[in-house]
Amino acid sequence: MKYEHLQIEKKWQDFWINNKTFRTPEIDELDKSKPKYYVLDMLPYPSGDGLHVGHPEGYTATDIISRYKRMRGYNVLHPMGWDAFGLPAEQFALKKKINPKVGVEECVKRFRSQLQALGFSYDWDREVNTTDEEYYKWTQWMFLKLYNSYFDDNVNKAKPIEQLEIPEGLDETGKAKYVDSQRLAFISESPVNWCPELGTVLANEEVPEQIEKGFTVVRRMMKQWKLRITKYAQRLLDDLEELHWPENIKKLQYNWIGRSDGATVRFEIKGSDGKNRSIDVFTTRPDTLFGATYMVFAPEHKIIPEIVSDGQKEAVQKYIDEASRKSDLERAELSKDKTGVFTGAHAINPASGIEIPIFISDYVLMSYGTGAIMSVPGHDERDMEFAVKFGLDIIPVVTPAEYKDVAFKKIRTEEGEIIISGKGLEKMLNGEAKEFNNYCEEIKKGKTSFTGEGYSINSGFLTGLPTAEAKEKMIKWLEEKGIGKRSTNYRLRDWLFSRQRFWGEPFPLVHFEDGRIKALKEEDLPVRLPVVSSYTTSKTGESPLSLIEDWLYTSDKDTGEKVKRETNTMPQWAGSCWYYLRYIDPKNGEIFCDIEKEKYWMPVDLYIGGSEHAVLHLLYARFWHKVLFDLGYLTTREPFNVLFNQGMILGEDGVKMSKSRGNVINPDDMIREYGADSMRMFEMFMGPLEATKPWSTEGIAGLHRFLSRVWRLVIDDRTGEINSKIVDEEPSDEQKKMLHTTIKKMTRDIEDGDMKFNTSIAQMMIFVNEMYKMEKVSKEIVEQFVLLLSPYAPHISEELWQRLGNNESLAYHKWPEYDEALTKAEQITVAFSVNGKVRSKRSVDADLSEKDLEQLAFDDVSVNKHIFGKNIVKIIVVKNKMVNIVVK
RNA sequence: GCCCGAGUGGCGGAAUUGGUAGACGCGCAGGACUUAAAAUCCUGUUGCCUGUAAGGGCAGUAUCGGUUCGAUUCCGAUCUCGGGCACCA
Repeated sequence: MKYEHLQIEKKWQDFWINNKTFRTPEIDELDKSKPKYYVLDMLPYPSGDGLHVGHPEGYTATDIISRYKRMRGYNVLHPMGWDAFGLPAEQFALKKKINPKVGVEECVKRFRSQLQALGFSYDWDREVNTTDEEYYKWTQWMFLKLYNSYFDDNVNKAKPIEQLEIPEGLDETGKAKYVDSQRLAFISESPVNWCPELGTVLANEEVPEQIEKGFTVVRRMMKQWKLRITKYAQRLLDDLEELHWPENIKKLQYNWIGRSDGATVRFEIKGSDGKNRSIDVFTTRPDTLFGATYMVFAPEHKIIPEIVSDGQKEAVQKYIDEASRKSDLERAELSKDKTGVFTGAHAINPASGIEIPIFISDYVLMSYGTGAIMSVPGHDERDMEFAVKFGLDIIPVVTPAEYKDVAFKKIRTEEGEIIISGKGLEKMLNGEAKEFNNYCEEIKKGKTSFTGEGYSINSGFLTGLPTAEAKEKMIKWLEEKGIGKRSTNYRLRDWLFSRQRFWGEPFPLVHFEDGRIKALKEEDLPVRLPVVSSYTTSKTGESPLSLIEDWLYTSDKDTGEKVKRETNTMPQWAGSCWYYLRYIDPKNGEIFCDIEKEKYWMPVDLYIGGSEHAVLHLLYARFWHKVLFDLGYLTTREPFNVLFNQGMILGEDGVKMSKSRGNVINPDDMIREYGADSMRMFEMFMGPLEATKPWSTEGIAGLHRFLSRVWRLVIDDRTGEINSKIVDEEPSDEQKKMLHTTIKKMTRDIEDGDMKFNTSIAQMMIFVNEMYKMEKVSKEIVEQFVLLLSPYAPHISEELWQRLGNNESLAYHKWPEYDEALTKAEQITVAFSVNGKVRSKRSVDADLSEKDLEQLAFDDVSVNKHIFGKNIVKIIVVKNKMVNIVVK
């Protein structure tokens, strides 16, 4: 009987499902003496196109690890589920005029059967779907937790809102307002990325993707729900340290959070009305304060109307109007050419005391820092560009270290040591400081700006100090004078959490007619989506839910008042923020996850997925996890201990797979033709898991050939019986050595965590090639090999295991152990080289002494040829490796 | 512009982290089996030069330079490609 992959794979897939082979027992049934291992895949979005070849890559890797860990005696949790809310399902539904639920159900069915056809060892009893009411009930519950919590800056953690201390002297509305301003989930009028074609706002993170798809994104002010992730910026940064994640992903998150250290500085403003005002700015270079020659405010800054002079009113208003129409993208695209308008107002530089003009310009962002900056054109490229365009003063206040000796001088006087710089020094040096003077001239003329660190010049009490010290001294000075302080800023913004879509989790909130908002109680959950056969978009920017009046209006449970439901829905990220917790306790009706179970299984020991989630999903999930931890629902601070990113699989032409290119490979075809085992093996054999690599259909055929060779090694093709060369005898030394070498290589490859399964497969191929050369092969050896193969190609392994006379599934059979002594070769090839060039090789006994090796090298004919008539300078002998003779 | 990552045969990739470059697979070439083909099995396969042959020589891991007895591996500079961020003060 030939290797019939279709038949064999179906047989074992049915077996595993019917016997619930991979069911992970409930916590009380578990053997707690065994270690636990939680292997997680990033849950897929079940798209209409079905699985693509990229999915099985990561899933095969986690499946290999899961199967290996089971054989190693671990309690393994390896679940799968569906992230099914979101745009694609919704748009499909709108086009087909159906409820998205219908489409999703079909996609899930297809995905599930495709995954089962690959023989993945998921515990299907724990399957979750983010769009199930019983699931999103808890997503809503978590939103309520966020809504009903605040962040206590003193202890740096979230607390229930009841514990919030409310400032005295507020009336009821004032109190309510204050509480609302502290919630982790809050509503705010803010500029959003509005996409007219999709009829929704997008998170900053989602913008590039939609623009790539050809949609337009513009800025628009809207009332939006946000989550206060910025409060967690520092903890998200700090805890990154302890995670075993790829360095590049850590770096990506690090940059995304974007911590900047510096100071806030208060500037007094001389408004045209003569009133006293002041404004804070943030700077990372307080040491350059003496060089601040003008200020720039973001066009959206609230103070502008107060300070603008009558003469400039019109021009300023015009500029503000124009800026408000531009999207962030347009603002960035037009960045090459700086624009701006003088407000007519001035501020006082607190260090130099000089009066400086205030401008507005859209290169200053309202959403970062205080929305206003001090401009130091000499030492910031953007400020320089602006200063040149508007003819503003430029003062060099930092010199590169190379001019240190001529930029300032310490002079002893009767009063002690003083430092001089600037004009006086120039004269004193009498032309000696030519290069330094050139540098200053270049800056003053606006030809260049120096943004690096160096030494302060022209800076009063800072002059002569290196940048780091100057920063410190300035901060101290500001704090003493009470006009500034040390401060930190993050690039991370609060998470825009609402979408004007139908297909998402409804917010558990209602609005009263007077504008009050009320959060529902836990027992009111879930707030179900309306059951409609189809629906349309509103075109106004509101969610389609706003048109479904039966659903929209309801009455308040307590007062019976007529209320309107919140019509926004949550973004797709919401459901995937906590799914890994639901797997642990998927049927629990009391709580999203029992804390005892969480304590046992968390954190995730291995998490594999694509790097496209490096900053979004992985940051959001960490944030939610920390909130739940703070509120006492979890025992772990971080969810994912080890993370690994699989690389992308490109088309056979080496380019990203896409329908338009026609280079998409359908996994179904591959499984039919070559089998799931071949598919799994090939995807692991292509190269290291993290590498981006092109698909090769000839390659998968090669792996099918290998599995056929394995099959024929054990089974006689014609009779279907065990091959006559498999004998029930003690294995030969040669066979033992091959087997133990293979066990060693494969065990190490898995244990080291590098996910380089390609070399393990190569080792299996070497093993099989060797066995083919032998006339007889011990059955014991073959059985051990089948166990080694089983995590990679489980179907053929189970089949061969059974045919070799084993009644039980090998899924929980002990992983083979290796004997180090048996992996050692008796004969080793050593190289003899002269001056580093290999001249000869020779097989010698292993562990031969260095002296003997040296002697053998000198006996060698080729070596002699190359050292003849030369002086021997040095001899290097490396045991079991080589001898190098250095001659002159 | 800034931050990551990577450059090794015709192709995917190995190389115990400073010690025999090219494991394993694909492709290709040759042979065996076959009436023939497929399948299968075996052999060869970095390039150039040289030899009838066994063999021998030279070059070679993006480029240039350095450290070293010895460098794909370490250091410096450059180039190319991929990914991320992008007026964040």
